[in-house]
Amino acid sequence: MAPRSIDRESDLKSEQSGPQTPGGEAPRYVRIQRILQDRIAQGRYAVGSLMPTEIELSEEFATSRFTIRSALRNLMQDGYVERRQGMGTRVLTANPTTGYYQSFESLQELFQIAVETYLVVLGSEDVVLDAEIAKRIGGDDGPVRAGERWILFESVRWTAPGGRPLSFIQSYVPERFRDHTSAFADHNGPFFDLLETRSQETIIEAQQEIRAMPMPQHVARAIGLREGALSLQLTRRYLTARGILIASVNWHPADKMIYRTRVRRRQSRD
Amino acid sequence: MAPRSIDRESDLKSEQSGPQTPGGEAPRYVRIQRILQDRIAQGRYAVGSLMPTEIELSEEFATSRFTIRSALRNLMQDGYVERRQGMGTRVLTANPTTGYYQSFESLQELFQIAVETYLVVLGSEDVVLDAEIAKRIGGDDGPVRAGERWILFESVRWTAPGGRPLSFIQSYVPERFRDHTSAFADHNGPFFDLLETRSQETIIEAQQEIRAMPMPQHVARAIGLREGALSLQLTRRYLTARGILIASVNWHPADKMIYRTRVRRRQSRD
DNA sequence: TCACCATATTGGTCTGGACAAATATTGATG
DNA sequence: CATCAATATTTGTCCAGACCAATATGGTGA
Repeated sequence: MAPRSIDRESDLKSEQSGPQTPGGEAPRYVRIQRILQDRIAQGRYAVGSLMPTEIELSEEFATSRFTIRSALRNLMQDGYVERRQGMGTRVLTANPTTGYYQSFESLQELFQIAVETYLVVLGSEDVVLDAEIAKRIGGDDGPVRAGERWILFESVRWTAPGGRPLSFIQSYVPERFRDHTSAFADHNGPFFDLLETRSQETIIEAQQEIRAMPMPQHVARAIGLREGALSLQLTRRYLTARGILIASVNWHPADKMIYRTRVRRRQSRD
Repeated sequence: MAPRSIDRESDLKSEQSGPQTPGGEAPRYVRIQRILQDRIAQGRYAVGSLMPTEIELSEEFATSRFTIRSALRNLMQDGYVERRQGMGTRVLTANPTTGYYQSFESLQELFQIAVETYLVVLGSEDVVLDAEIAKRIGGDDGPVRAGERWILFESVRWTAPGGRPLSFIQSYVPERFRDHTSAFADHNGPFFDLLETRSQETIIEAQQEIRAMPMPQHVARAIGLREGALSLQLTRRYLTARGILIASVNWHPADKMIYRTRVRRRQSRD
């Protein structure tokens, strides 16, 4: 059996008193958890080594195995240690990555696609990709090659029927989804949503690129702006296990669009 | 006390056998957890209502309170229920958010701040915020008011000493951190990092806004472009428990900057 | 030497019980 | 009717003990 850090000194005042005297502060398993955490931080329990066993710890802290297990369970959930039956409790790291995260219920939420808007499909055509468009659709190292045939939809999103134009959208769909595109004309929500449902392929990843650029002529004309007007361009790719489900390029008038992100530190539970 | 869903039917084969017969499959608390999960999904335990108490469940499943608690703890960790001492176990949702997520080790990673670049501080001055700047710094409903005094740093980030300019940066720092700003001039990394370390305040949230806009004259001049050149403007706010740690506004030449995001679907644990 | 098996170790599951602490309910009181 | 105190309810913490399942170890035999 692998060597094990042995430690018998007691950091916890023994508190001769009855079973659950809280000592005025945190419960016992929390205090023990903190002590163990400190020992890991100070290197007393080296990263990669095995910690004392539950029995040893319960003897050291003069407590039950139950209480030690509660402390160790929290350490495990916080990413400090790994526990394996028959093997023991191994120290993984002294600085568990808390990090930051951003999470969403849906991709609509992520991409801040307003639901209360109206989509008008201008038309669609088959296109053969040139090198630039292929790169735009597939990303820098994507699987999309120049010369492939894709279906291009162009549409405009409005605040309301007869309201203000919000954005111009080009959507590129692989040929294998041709049968599913008939529903695009009547659809108001984002196409990726419709396509994910109808194709039965689950989106596992989404990518987005944001650029500032002047609006090309035919884009500007479609939403009633002059050529070269300032725009925020959002390129999005939706990937399934089988490849790209759909890619879109959105132009927003610069003065009407702000893209917002908010991330929080992952809670570290103590 | 609030009404409580009562349920006495047993879904678990009673397995007369000894204490820990695993029955060939998952441990008992896992099977009970799944049953409870199903009941929530089927609406038998309505969202918003209280589940049966631990005692009731332990009677129904003919098991100990310990086992029920293990099952309920998992349900809580998965976001199905909320538990409060003295109140009970309340059903939160039947569809805990699987959703999408994006996570980072550090905020540098999130904001794609290149490490291999060089920062030159042009200067700093005390400023009294006007309404527009206050809103820019604090956000739409932020705690920052016009008339407050902040410290403004202006700097330029370069590819290399004597290389190409990458971006122009304005950093707004609250007056209470004045003592820590002396180190800004010699610092090459992002200021929020330095400030977080020195001020001992932990960043709990970061916000970012992306706009496309023409470059103001003095910004353009600082990085050698003509006034009105297209730029991608990134406004970032770093928040601690005590308020805003630092806010910055970054201007990037439009043709040199693409902001990329990638998110993955969250793995669903079961 | 290598493969295999018995054995010890160690965390995983579970019982049954006890008291503490937080919350809700009820009843008394003004 | 409103307020406060007493009481009941419910989850939180903790104990002592038991057996199970997974892993590591050491010895045995081919």
